[in-house]
Amino acid sequence: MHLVTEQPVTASDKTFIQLRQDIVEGDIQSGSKLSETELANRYAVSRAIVREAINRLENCHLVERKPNVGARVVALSPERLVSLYQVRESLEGMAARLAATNMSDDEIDNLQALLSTHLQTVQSGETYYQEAGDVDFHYRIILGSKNDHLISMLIEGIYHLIRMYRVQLGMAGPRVTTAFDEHRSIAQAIDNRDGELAEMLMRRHIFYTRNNLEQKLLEAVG
Amino acid sequence: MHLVTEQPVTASDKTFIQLRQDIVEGDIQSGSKLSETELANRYAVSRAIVREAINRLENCHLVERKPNVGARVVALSPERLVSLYQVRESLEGMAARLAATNMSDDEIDNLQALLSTHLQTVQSGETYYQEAGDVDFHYRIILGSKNDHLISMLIEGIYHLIRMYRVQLGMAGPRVTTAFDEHRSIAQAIDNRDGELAEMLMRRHIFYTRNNLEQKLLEAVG
DNA sequence: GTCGATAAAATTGTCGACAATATAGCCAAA
DNA sequence: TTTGGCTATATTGTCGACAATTTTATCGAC
Repeated sequence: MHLVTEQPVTASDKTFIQLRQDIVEGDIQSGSKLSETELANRYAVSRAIVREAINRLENCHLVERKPNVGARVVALSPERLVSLYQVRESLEGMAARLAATNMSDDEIDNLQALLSTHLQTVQSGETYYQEAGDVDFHYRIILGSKNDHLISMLIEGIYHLIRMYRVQLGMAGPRVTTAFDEHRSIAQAIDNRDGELAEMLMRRHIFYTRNNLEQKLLEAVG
Repeated sequence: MHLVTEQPVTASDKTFIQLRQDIVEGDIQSGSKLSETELANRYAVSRAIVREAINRLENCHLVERKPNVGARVVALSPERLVSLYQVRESLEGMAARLAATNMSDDEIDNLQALLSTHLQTVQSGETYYQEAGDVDFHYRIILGSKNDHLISMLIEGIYHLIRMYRVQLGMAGPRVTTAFDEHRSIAQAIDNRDGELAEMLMRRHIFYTRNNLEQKLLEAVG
């Protein structure tokens, strides 16, 4: 049981995924310019491939493009973080509410099982949970909403930008344990088919996360 | 005072906008296949331009593309309408709430003025209001939220798909007058800086609209 | 007549070259 | 020294041709 793997079939797919990873993980610095020729050399593909990849990244809000000028990796800023997390709070809150209705019993069992393994990981002090585990939890609830547009907007739309903030600001410290408890409450509300509560808990959870990230960002930037 | 005009600078922009319009207005039938070569001839541009336009349309959820197979215009269905409007209700509800806080006094005055002209148009029995007028009203509130991500997701993301349902199903009948009253209530709540009420009224307004469209869609399809 | 394999046609994916635009550097005039 | 415009350079936008893949058509076996 793991993250959904998007299967790259075309060269453009592979480049898109690679480039996205390099941006999210900070190998390509936030705010830097994306030269089509340079990237074409770097990934050993034609410029057309790179162009298409960049276009797709624009929809994920990971790069910004100006006609006849070029594309830049987005800059992380407190203002953008807030506006992003406002949207996230609304959409994932909705996802949690819908998931409480639309997830199958099996899916909920699997969600609970996932949390059990997370508990062990947290207790063992591993770092796994910080990124992949959290993403996986949210991922499943989003998919559990069974709302295609919602799923698309979150996963293809803003999820990797959210990851970018998390990865580049780091998610360590006491927040990890707290977040795990919040996850468990949310899962329990879904298990009880209590959509309203699930939404409220999810919104609150995301709000806390935002405050945590915002603080780190302010420390980092000044 | 009218809709924000996106300024097309490149040939790709123009083709994108033209193709989008042809899809939204039904000149290219919903569900039909988009042949790159055919469209290249039709719009007198190269295939590369058409490809880029189609890629952009995919992000608006107006076409679906399969690797090595091609792109099709999305099919309108009651299920998709519901999932789309669920998202819309959440996002535009949020927009209304934020707009109540973030719109300037001048912007609110302009919004009220817009409604006055709409009133005249409705009373005179013109059809103007059905499409452009309504879009313009929502448009301004979305922009009034001042949340860049929200604005982008709504306007570049799903707005033209919403328009597609409205245009192709038609928005006539008694709903027009009712909707106008709902618009006025929303504007008043924003004027009073009452974000919670604005959100609630907006959500309800969109919910009504959805029911109206769903009914028409069921009549049309069977 | 149906089914499966094979070959032909059509469509999408990819590439390198050229055109158009923006950027950087240079020179001259104030 | 600074400013303005011009030239040279670099980067993006666009195109047509070729490669890879899918779809359609053809044919033979059962």
